[in-house]
Amino acid sequence: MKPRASGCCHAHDAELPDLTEKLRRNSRKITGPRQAILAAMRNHPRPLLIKEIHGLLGKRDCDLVTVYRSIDLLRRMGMVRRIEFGKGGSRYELIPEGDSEHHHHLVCEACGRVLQIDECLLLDAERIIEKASGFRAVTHRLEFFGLCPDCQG
Amino acid sequence: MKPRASGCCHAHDAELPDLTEKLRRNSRKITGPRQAILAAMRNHPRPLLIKEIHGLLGKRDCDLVTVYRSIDLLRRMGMVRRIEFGKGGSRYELIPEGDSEHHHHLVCEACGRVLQIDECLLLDAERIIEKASGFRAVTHRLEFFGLCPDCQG
DNA sequence: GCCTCAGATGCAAATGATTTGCAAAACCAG
DNA sequence: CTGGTTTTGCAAATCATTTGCATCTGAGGC
Ligand SMILES: [Mn+2]
Ligand SMILES: [Mn+2]
Ligand SMILES: [Zn+2]
Ligand SMILES: [Zn+2]
Repeated sequence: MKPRASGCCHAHDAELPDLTEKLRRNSRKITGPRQAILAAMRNHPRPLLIKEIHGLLGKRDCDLVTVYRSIDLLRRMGMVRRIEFGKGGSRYELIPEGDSEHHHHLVCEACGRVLQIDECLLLDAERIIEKASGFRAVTHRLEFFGLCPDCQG
Repeated sequence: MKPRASGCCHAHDAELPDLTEKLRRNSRKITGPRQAILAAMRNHPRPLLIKEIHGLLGKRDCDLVTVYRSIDLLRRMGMVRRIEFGKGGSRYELIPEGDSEHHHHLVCEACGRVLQIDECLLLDAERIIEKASGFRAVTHRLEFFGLCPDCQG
């Protein structure tokens, strides 16, 4: 379990979701806003607020509502995942192509810095909970919070 | 790790937070709405939405805004904790008197049923993450989601 | 019991995040 | 190119939560 700067490992383009192909396959259109949003998320690999994504776009690239709609489409197509830090709206991050793993985050409650925690200890827990409760398709949502070195004291 | 119906164990009154005393100690007033809210939460021991709490009160017991303000006071006084299921607003549940443990929940994504999971496997994880990241005062937020027996198939 | 006033409440309105309606604009298959 | 479908922008609606303010009330003190 080694936390690391969120998204510090720049995935190759090949590992990133192929917008064009996926859109075509669903008879959706390849548009400027969608490309710009994906590009912005590639360049800022950490969970971003809709407002932040919009801010990263050349202000006049597209409307805030279009960011909402595009992110939702990307999410339904499995290219983006939604993350909740519990304050100030949902956040979204890219899902690397062919990524079957998930990860968690360690968020500084003072400055908002985010580290990524790759190892998940809860897959066993999910199976155990399924057996004990009779639930199926059990998943989990887990985030860690604390004070980063710069924000202590 | 044995999930169980959320709040199925009715704590004795003695184990529940003592509103009167705690309010007095902070020079806050013992009012009808506050007593009614606490009573409603006692009778429905699971994470409730503000709207649900308000609904449980005799409609004209108090204003929705008062529920917000009262719950926030109770939370700041350590009698109530906030829980996020990620949809439709924050939820709140009573903290039994002298309770130093926390627990997690298993939520049915179809019907909303909630089981409580008493064991937490992440306290060690917090310590390990602190050592590995340099963060301090690390806490976590964890919920499980799935389909309860009645909602499968 | 009555006074007094900090603390509480109701109601209206403000905020902030997200969604929806709709007409105009952009894609792209043919 | 053209036509028809998908997208987008803009305004307005929704939802959850907060804030402002005038009015009300619980509870200590007389
Ligand atoms: Mn991440
Ligand atoms: Mn609970
Ligand atoms: Zn996990
Ligand atoms: Zn825990």
